[in-house]
Amino acid sequence: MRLSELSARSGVSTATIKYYLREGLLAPGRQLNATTADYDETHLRRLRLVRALIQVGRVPVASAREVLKHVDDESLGRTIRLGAALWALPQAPDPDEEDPATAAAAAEVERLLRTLGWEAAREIGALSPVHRSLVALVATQIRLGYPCDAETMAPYAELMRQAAARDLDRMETYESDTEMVESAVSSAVLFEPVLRALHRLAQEEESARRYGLE
Amino acid sequence: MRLSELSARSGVSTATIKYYLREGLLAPGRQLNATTADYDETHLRRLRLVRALIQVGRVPVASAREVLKHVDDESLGRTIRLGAALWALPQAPDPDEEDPATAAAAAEVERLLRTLGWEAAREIGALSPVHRSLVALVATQIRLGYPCDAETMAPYAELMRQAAARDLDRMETYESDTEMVESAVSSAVLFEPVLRALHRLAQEEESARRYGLE
DNA sequence: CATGCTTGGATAGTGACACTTCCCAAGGAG
DNA sequence: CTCCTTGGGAAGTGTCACTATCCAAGCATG
Repeated sequence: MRLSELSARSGVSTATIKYYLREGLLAPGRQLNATTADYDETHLRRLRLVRALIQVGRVPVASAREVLKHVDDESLGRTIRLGAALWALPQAPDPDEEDPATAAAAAEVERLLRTLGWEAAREIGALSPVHRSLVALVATQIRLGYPCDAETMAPYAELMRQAAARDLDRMETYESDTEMVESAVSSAVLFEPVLRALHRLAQEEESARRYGLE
Repeated sequence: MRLSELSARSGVSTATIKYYLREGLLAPGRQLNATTADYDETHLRRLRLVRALIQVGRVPVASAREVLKHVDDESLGRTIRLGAALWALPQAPDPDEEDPATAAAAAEVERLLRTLGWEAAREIGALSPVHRSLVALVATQIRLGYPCDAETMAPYAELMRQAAARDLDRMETYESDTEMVESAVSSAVLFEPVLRALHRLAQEEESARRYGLE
């Protein structure tokens, strides 16, 4: 497949594909001669994943490169590889240590994890970018005066644990580690928005049921 | 409170506050004379909401203005006002009608809603930006080759419905419509990331339980 | 009264980012 | 031989959220 055909089949302009090649988001094609390169289905698939990361997930090019590097790193074990790829995804900004709300938020998150019995998450703690961004988000809620304590969050966390269990079940259906890690990344950037859309749709449905349509 | 004090208490530079005033995201203070204006706690609170919208929610300034316009529109009824504010929040891009994956996605979403018995959501249908963006997201998943059919989504949708019911319960604790709409907006831009962080944390927890920590 | 501060208002500039345009030299096709 | 396509790289574009600078008008202090 030539560059132009890759462009036609993906709907991405040749200039943009060349940009992705330059940025290392896409492996170069097999060079046939000085002016021709051959691309295959794996390039098309990767290109679509890159588009999903950048356009749907709004992942900056530099972060996307990091994520894909881990996805392609076959020297890592399954768990590490998965964690590395997901942790490279951009999170909410890190908490402001100065802010007193941050301390309160950290305490609340700790209390939440204890209540839930999430020992592994407590153990990983602030090492995890996810944990840090959760603290930062709770701190923002507190600063704005919205209640965001362990009691409020616990039922939501329990729902998310059920979702996560289902996520991992789905993930286990993949044969190769590469496929699995790729699906986990796409799940994080593509399925999370689906989940959010379902959430908002559910709000509309529930609101319409309670208060009527008009 | 002077501009400088508003800046000090919010941690937002005076230049940025002036920018927000110019962009109409923040109501002008009470003008004491040609060179002095007085701001109060409501300005501080609104400023923090604006920051949350823009920095955490990554809402473009123009959209934030739309959202806040609806939040402040006391002439609207509660339900309309809420819907208007939430629909003004940026969604995933609209579906590409040309794409055959879009048709498949629309059918799948329709099937999902029928399965779940979400009659109101079906009735509103493509009028809702949320519905349209869900179709676009499912289309992207399909195009990438990940299964995203009604059967896959249904259990997640059910979880989200439970979350939505809880959301509305929380919302009903607010007295005034303005407070309620404001909390709904902040819930959409701030609590959704919390939910997402909980989701990823739950994935880490569940993954650690299944496959160990290292 | 002089000095130095803050304020509101306006304009232009900045930096990040995701492209996109332009140009070139090397092939290959007719 | 000529025209078109290809890959590759440098430079430009558009957007966006600020940010820097300037200005004239107060107000506060010595």
